[in-house]
Amino acid sequence: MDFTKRQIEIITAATELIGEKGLQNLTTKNLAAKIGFSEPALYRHFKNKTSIIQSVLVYYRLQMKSGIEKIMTNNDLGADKIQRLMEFQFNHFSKNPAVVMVIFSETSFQYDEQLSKIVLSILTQKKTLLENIIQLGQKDKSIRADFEPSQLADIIMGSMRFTILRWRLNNFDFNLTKEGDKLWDTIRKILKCPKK
Amino acid sequence: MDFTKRQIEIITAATELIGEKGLQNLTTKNLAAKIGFSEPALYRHFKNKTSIIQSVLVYYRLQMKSGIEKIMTNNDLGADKIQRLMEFQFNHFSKNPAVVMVIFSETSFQYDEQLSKIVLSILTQKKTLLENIIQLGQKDKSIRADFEPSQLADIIMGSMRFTILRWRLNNFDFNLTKEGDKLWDTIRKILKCPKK
DNA sequence: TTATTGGGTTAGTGTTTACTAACTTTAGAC
DNA sequence: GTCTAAAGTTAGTAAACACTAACCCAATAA
Repeated sequence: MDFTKRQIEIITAATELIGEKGLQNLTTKNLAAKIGFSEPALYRHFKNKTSIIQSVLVYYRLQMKSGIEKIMTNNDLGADKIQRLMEFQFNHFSKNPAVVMVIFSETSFQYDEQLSKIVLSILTQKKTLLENIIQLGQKDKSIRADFEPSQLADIIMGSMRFTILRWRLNNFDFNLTKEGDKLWDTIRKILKCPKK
Repeated sequence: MDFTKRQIEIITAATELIGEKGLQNLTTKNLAAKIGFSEPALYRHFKNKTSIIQSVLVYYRLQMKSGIEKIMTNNDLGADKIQRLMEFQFNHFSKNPAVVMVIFSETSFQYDEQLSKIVLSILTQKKTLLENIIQLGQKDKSIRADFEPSQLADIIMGSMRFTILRWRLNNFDFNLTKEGDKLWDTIRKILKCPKK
């Protein structure tokens, strides 16, 4: 799935619009205005609005994937990988608040089967990855082994998402990376082996 | 905030519509069709569409509150209260899948300040309650005391929400209460004191 | 008996939406 | 230098939207 420069411009503008006021702010009119083109110009680059939204999601999935793969390919312990993963995510959202809105628009995409498949794939992709890291950590003894990886993954992803949601509902006005560090501190304690 | 019978009918129908295909499925046309009335009849009971959505949220907050208050007023240990709270929530969503969509439509409400205030109040209400329970549990020694209540609350609420989100994205086709039990099992382990 | 009011109706309005038809300009290949 | 195609333009359209005007009717209270 390759995008042209113009397509990426449009995707970025669309992401910003969603970031500002949610999905219902993404109209062809607003989008055209933001880029500085006329509305019909959009249709030279995308066949319709759905395919723009779809591309926003796919583009995000791509960014995430490449960012995350770097973390996977070094030789850290499992627990350290999780720390890096959390840092990366919180940092990424901190710098791109607009993306947060996109990620939290799952319900808005529900009406379209194509879109909700992509959303599900993003989530599944991340969770599978996290489960793998956890298994790794359980082998290298940096993570206690008496938890199911799938359960831990739910807890880690869930608490991250919740922290980000709180950030958004509070109009982005606390320091997300700081809050992320605090969360990691707690999760680290949870992951550690219980034998004192 | 009292509702008439008709208003509750409309609120219920609106909830179902949102449950089926998200907020953008809630149009005056669909809503009227679902109730069996004409569109203008809606305006005899609500002044506009926003106030319908607002009532959906307020009505849900009311239901939640009364359900949760029962849990607070018995003499369980803190940890047991959390178990009951989780059971109640998962059970409630299990029986009312439509409500799930409403709860996960935060981003869609963002454009309206009134609505996002209500959403925030629902979330804050639940989190504060949970923090209180955790403090209680830390005093009665059923919950380990070396965690910040606020952090634990994030983790518990986040993982619950995430489980529910997964359920929805998978078209409600796994057993939510069972999955909730599994989650509780893990959380119980986390809450227990570490001294072997 | 009559007046009022709550709650329904039909018919319609202005606005916004995604999208198209048809034309023009620009840029590079030959 | 001309041809072609990509990528822009203006002007418009049908459909969907939230909402209103105006009317009707039945129950009830004076």
